[in-house]
Order: sequence, then structure tokens, then C-alpha cells
Amino acid sequence: MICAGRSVSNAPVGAPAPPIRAISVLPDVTGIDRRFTYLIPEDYEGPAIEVGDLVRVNLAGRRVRAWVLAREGDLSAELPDGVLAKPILGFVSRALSQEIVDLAEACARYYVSRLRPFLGAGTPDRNVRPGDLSAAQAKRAAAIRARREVSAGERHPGYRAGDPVALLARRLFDEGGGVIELPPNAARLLLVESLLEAVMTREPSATLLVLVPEHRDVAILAKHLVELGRSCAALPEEHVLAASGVDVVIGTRTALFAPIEHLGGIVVLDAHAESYRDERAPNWSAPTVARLRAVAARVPLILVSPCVPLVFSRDSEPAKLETALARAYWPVIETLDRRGDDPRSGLYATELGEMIREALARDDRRVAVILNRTGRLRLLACHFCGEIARCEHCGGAMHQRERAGSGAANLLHCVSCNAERPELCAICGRARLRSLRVGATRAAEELGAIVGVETGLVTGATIDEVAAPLIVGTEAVLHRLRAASLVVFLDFDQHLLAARFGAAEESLALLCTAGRLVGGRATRRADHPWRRVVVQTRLPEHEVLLAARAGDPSQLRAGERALRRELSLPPFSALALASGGDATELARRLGALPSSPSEHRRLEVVPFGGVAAGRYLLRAPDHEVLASSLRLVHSRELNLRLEFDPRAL
DNA sequence: CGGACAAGCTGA
DNA sequence: CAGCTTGTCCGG
Repeated sequence: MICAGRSVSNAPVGAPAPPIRAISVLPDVTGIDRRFTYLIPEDYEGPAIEVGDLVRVNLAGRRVRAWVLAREGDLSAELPDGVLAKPILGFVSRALSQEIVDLAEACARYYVSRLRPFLGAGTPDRNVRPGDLSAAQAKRAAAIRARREVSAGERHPGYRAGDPVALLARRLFDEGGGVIELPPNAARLLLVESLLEAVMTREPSATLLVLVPEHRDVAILAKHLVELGRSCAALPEEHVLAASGVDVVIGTRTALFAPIEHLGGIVVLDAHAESYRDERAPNWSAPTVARLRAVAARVPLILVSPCVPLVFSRDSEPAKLETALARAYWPVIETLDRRGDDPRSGLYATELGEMIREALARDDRRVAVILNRTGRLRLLACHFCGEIARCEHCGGAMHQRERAGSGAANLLHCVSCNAERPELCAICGRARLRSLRVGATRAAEELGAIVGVETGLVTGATIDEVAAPLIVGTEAVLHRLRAASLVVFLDFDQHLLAARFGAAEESLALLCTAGRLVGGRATRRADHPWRRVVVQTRLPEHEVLLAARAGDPSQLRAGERALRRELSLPPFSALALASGGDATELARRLGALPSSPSEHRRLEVVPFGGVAAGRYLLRAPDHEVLASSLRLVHSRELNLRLEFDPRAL
């Protein structure tokens, strides 16, 4: 037991000891993730230090930032013998709040993870001085005054309290939250507006937190809401404003960690979107964290999606619009059945060129053509003997690579071992190879020639604005354009047949995204009959295509639900992938856990990708069983990565 | 993470 | 045995 006060205080013997101001902090240093006790010096003159603030401390001789996790009156119980708490070096920034620190701790527990990634997610990029808050509050007061002047007649022209979308949202909010299946072209702004009304009816000063998948959507939605006279903080730029109390806070997944003084509800738009999942460990996903926050704050959570994944509708169907109405908001989807086509016609159905030419001629909007493969030729075969071009060293498929300088012969390049050789067949030695699978780069060249217009290429790597009327590329195209007359999927079977159990849901999501660009069936018919989504496929009767054409994903979901229940796949089980140096040790410890009484609650540990890979797939009946087992055996000294709901499956 | 320190290796 | 590398531990 120590008296840390002695190290900082010269209080005379016999006088009452001054209060010890100790704080518990977590340093912002990777690989530490431990709490340390520091003191606020007696002569400290900076701003009052609160839970969630960033302070600077001296840790093992280094000056580092650290989050304040708790204020402790008495540190005698916390410190081991002989350890003296050091004073903090100063205040750095306001960052989080008690609620967000609690949320981060709940997340770390849920994902059996370190705390630092979650604290980091909510911390603003730029330091916030305590004084900045009052300026933001002044701005908020102005915004509220402005809002009072908005009369009912000045509302968004589309807003009607009796609109089916508004009613649906209102009903779900009043029931305490839930899932809404909102078709691709139904007004999301109307839904948000309705939820905002609901929040403010319940508590006028409360804030609605709105999540969107991409940063681009933040500005668009925020602009609309401001036009409606709502005070609105767009994250991450307006972190301070969000903390000061506004009607709406909008942001991408990190907005879940925004300090909001009085949260009234959370809505996650396009809850199916993959960008809601952090690709870095601990791979947290926004709908899951949104649920943790909503439960802690006791506010409704509304998940909205045109294609509600099974994880959000395991046992019951989402709330939805009446079928005929929903159908009107779905795009026209047309399939080009390629089964009968001559295989030599390549990637393009005979009528495709004419379809694109018509859309370009009759519409100001651009045409988007999607092929989700980058590069030129992804799989090559000898024109004469049919042998696939493979690497002599590792046997992997070789791709075509352009050689620097024009006119030079192409080289074949092995993606896995980097070997190169001239473009010759390894078996018969002849130099004529043909492509079995064409990449987006090559498709852009070919389509440009077929249609006879300027063609732009967009992939995930494209940075510049692309102005061409015909855009060819990977699905990055769908996120780049705001509207299109025609969207073509050149090889949709690649998505439908992907060897992942989520492939069907992801394929439907692609059609929904494309459907937003071309608009709904109801608005299209008379004036823009060519606006549609065209899908080239050899599987025109695939249930994904049937569901999309019917504008009703519930039939697809019913099939998936039965299948996944049968196979005990999520959401009828919980999965995690353990990898890294000590994954084998983790697997051993999990295997040694005493099995619980009822057999079905057992945890399965299966080597993944071969025993030698040192990766293990963990399966339990539900997340809580999985996480609590992992919490029992995981410890700080184990070097491993845990990925819940792994994507690679 | 990165500094401190201990253990292990090398050359004179 | 100094001088160096490598490995392990720990931070308040």
C-alpha cells in the first residue's frame, strides 16, 4: 500500500490531506491496451479534466496521448506496492464522453478485443478545446431559432405525414425499433424526416443519429435536412457541433462513437452495406454497434435496407410497404439469357451494343457497364491446344501484363510468385493465346469499339473524375455515379455463383445499388422506357433475379433461411476465424474448456484452409456463447487475430 | 509500441 | 570480458 499523495503534496503533518485527484487512463499506443493511474498535479491550471478527454502523459519515458477512462478519488487500491503514480503532463483535447467510453468498453467486450480501436473511432482528428463547445452551442441556438420559422407549408414537397413510408417509420419507432425493408427508390429522406418527428414528439431536445454507408451520402443527406430547417451536424467534420446538441447527427460508421448529449434514436440506412464493416481487426460492424448503443441508451434502433440480410431478420420478416407500392419503387430489371449464345460471341450479347447506343442517344444520363474484375486478361488459354497459361514455378494462372513501350510483345505474369515469361503456350509453343476471362480494362476497350463512343474506365483505383458517356468498370462505378440511364452487368453469374454463403444477398444488393441509379419502375415508364438494369446471365431463373424482378426479396430470404438453418450457418450460429501466431494455442485452450451440460451449446473448433495454415474456424450456437468462451481463454499475451462473421467464407 | 535489461555470442 | 545482437518484459 502506498500513499501517492506523498509524492506530489507537501501538506504539513497533522493537517487534513488534500484530495488526491487520480485518473485512470489508456495510452494511445498500439500494443499496450492497459489502464494506468496518473495524478492531476495540485498546481494544474488547465481545463477541468473529464472522462473521455485526451491528456498527455509520460509513459516509460515517452510522451504519449491517453484517454481518461475514469476519475478515481483514491488510488491506493489500484496501484501495486512500490509504484508511484506520475502526474499528467497536460490536457490535450476533449474527445469522448462517459457514454462513449462505456460504449467502447461494451464493444471491446462483444468483440473480445482491445479497447483502443473503439476509443480511436470516436476521437476527432483535430483537437477540441473546451471553449469550442460554447461556440457550437451558440450555433445550435441559432439553428433552433431558424427551425421555428419553418412552417408546415414550407416542408419538403414530398413530405406528407400520411405517406406510407412515413407511417411505416413512425409505427416502428413507436414500437421501440425494428427493421424496415424500403425499396431501392423509395424516399429515404422522407423516412428520416418521419423518424425525426417521432424523436422530437417524444423529447424536443433529443437528437436522431443517422448512419449512411459512405461519406458521400453524408453531405447529400445533411444538405437536404438543413433545407428542411433542421439543425444538423455532419461527421466527422462537425464533431463539436454533434456534441452540442442538434436535431440530427449524420455520419458513416464512426459516427456511432459521436458524443451526443441526448440521443433520441438511431437509424441505419442501407444497413446491408459492406462498408459498415471495418476491414481492420476487430472488424466491427455498424449495425451491431448501433444495437449496443441503442440498448444502452434505451432508444429505438431502426435498420433500413432494400434487401434486408438474414442476420437482421432471422426469425421474422422486416416491416415493409404493401407489395404493389414496393414494386413501383424497384427498377425495371431485364435479363439477357446467354445460354443460347455462341461462346465465341464473348462477353457481349448481340443486342447489347444497340441497347447502349439507344440509351446514349435518348438520355442525358450516362451508361454504366459493370464487370467486377480488374486488369486485362485474367485467364488465358492457348488458341490451338486449349492449355491454360500457368506458371512453371508455382502452377498459378498467369495474367497478361503490358510491357513498357508501345509495340513491345506482352509478357505473362504470375500473380502469386511474380515470375514472368513471354506470351507463348508452354505446351505447344505457339504464340496465340485467347482470353477465357476478360478484365474491366479490356472490356472498356472492346465495348468502346463495339458501341463506337468514348469510354471511361473506373475501378477502385480510379481517382480522377471520368467524363465519358459510357463508363465501364468494377462495381466502383456504382458508387461513383449518382444517376445512369442504363446499368449493365456483363457477368452477373460471377456474383451469383461466388463461393461464399452470402453470395445471394450480395448479388441482390448490387442490383439494388444499380436500381437507385436508373430509378424506379413507376417514374420511368412513360418518359424514359430505356432506363433499366440489364443483367447478362446463364441463370435467368436464379432466385436472386426472380426476387429482384418481382421487387420482393422475401422469397429469396425464405429460401436462404431454410438453407442456413439446415447447415447451421449464421444467423443460426455464430462464426469467428482465429489466425496469427498463437491461434493454435487458442484452439487448444478452447478444446480444453469443459463442455457445457447441453450438447448443442458446444463450441466447434475446425482447422481452416488446412491444418498447416494455423487458422481455425470457431462455431457456436450464438454470439454470446462464442464470445464468452473466447473471453475465458483469450489473454493479453496471446498474439492472434479474431474475426467475427468472417467475410472470406 | 519502444526502451531497458538480461542472456547469448564473438573476437582478442 | 567488452561489445555487440537477440529476445523478453513492462510501462502508473
